[in-house]
Amino acid sequence: MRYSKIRNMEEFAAISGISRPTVSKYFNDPGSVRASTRARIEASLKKYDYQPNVFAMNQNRRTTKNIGIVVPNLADPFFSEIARRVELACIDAGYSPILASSHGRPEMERENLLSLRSLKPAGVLLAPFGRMSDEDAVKDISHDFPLVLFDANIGDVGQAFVGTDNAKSVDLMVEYLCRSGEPPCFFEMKFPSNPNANKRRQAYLDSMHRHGHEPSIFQADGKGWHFEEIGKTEGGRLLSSKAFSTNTVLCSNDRLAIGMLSAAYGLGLRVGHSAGCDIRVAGHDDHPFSKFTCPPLTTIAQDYEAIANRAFNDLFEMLEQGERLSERTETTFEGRLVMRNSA
Amino acid sequence: MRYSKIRNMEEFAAISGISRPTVSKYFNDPGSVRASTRARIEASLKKYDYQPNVFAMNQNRRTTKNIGIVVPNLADPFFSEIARRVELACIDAGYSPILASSHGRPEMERENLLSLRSLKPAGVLLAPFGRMSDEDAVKDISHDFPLVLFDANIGDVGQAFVGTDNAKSVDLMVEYLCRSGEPPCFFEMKFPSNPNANKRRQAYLDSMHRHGHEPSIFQADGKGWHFEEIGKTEGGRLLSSKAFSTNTVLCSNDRLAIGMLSAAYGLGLRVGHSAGCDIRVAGHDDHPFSKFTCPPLTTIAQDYEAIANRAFNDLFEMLEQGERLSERTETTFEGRLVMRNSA
DNA sequence: TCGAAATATTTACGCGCGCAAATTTTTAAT
DNA sequence: ATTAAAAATTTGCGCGCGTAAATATTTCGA
Repeated sequence: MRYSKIRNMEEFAAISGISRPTVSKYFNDPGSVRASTRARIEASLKKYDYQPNVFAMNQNRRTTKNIGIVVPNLADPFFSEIARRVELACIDAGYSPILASSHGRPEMERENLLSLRSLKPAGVLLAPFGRMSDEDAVKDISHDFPLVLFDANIGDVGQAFVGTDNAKSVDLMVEYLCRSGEPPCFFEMKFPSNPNANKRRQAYLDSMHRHGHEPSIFQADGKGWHFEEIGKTEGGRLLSSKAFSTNTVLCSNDRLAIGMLSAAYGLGLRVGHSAGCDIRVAGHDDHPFSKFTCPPLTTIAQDYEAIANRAFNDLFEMLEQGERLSERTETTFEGRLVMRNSA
Repeated sequence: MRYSKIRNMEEFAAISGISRPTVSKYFNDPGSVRASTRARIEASLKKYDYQPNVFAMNQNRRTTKNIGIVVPNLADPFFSEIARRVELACIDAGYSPILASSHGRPEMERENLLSLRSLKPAGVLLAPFGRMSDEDAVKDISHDFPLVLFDANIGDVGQAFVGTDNAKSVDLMVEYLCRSGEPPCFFEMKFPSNPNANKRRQAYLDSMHRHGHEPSIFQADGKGWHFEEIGKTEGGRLLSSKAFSTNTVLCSNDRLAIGMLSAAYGLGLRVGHSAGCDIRVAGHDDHPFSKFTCPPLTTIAQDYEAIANRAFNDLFEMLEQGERLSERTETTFEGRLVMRNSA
């Protein structure tokens, strides 16, 4: 009975010997009907595979079960990984995630938010570009729907933010590097596409001062999301001209570090902390590929799982209560030092 | 006038001095109304930022402007890259792409297809798991909506298939490797998660015979999508036990190759084609990361752009004509040999 | 200038379901 | 067995728009 002739809830209710409003209740919340009726509905559901019309459901409904998830760039494995976990959290809670990538273009973030609006989402989970984001667009969304930011924060927009404590994580890394060798230089992009970069720079400065070392920052030209390319080109330039003031480089993120490792390899430099090595390279994020670089990359692991779950839960609370959080919350998780062979 | 009080098309039509059906026509196809009316509508659209209710639109409509895009795993940069291009092709043509990743789980592909159905898509673009896919689910979709497969083919399901010509691309690589050094061994997974793997193995066998060499295949245990991990572990085992019969390894895909490069590095083996190197490693796909491996990976580049555009166009034709293609088409593009330093 | 063709309007119905109020039935507690 | 509470049913309206047919209006060529 795969191709059932059931055309609508009316018919399905009739053939199941149950009233339509009750069936409607069932689909809105299976737990809201008596166990015996639920059983009858589900039995009949197996015989005739009917499913309600989503558009008809959502049209006249106060709130849908849709949750918008917007990330700046799915081509970046960091976001692909965290988006995956957020998505699964939504599904587990019975919501329909709608994933949208802005493909690295802030104006597309705006478009994504606009078209999300027309889907009347129950709530929105947004990893914004940061100051590249169209703040008005984000505020508009936040005005109409519960909004939780993750990864990157924007002032006081949205009802909650969830991310990583850059200050602590960078300090963790700086402390380790200083303890185990020469103090690190800091390598980043001149015009970073992510606000965490600025926090990490500041954290580096603070941490270096705290440890009594002179900080030394190197900024690569180049814009966009080709971090590895930039890390390779600009990092390679710095390496070959021996511009770094110490033999240790802390990169603002793993993707830059991956590029730099590639450049170092090309220059015949030996990367690592063992005897005979020319340079140490460290990153931040524990990018999915960092285990497989040559040498494997020492980095700070972000707690993907915790961030994703917490972001969803913050949103979920609002959905359950039917109201915004009483005050904006900011949650940051601590990074974890992952020691591999690159530093 | 950001927060307009326009509640529906009725109000918008009234305030614009135009009848509702005409406004409706405009939203369905702006070109279907007289230029002067179009101008009036668009002028009024700027004053009161009204947009029609998507659910009400789609509910009573024969076909929506939604296009479902389903890929097996967005965490794999190959799919993230090709999905991105498909998505953009849809947007450019005025459709609303709805991207869903099956996160490496075939049963989730089935769920994705099921929930897609409820969105009444105009058509579906599917990169299937292959024989891991629930063929019935795919056929069901294809029964109700125009369906184009890409990357991986399934028998005669759907109205079109678009992918890469594995036979040619592998032959290209084998020919190059034989010409420039020892003939390649073939390294792959015992239970590949993608049907292209089988075609590549066969292509390797054919090609080796054609060139008069004895083929030699090595299959790694391990399932799932952690290709780099498997490549590193199993590839490393083979390398350290000197199991490969020649000094050249052709990997079934770049992700395996990346793992193997990592293993080789760990073992202190020098990878490349120059004098003093211990082994050559090549891959397939031109994974976004392959430029940055150590050494950079010699591989076959798939024509992402061509595949994505062709897949969309095949679907688009059906949408325009309002009927299925007269007969199923299979389009394959040739891969391009990308010579870097690993082989 | 006139008439046919193109376009716009009016009118009216229906899509499939949410939702609320009033009523009836079932369940569970006394 | 009685009764109150819980759950199901009946009834009926409305959401915002698609769409079709009939009618009115505009446009444009001859």
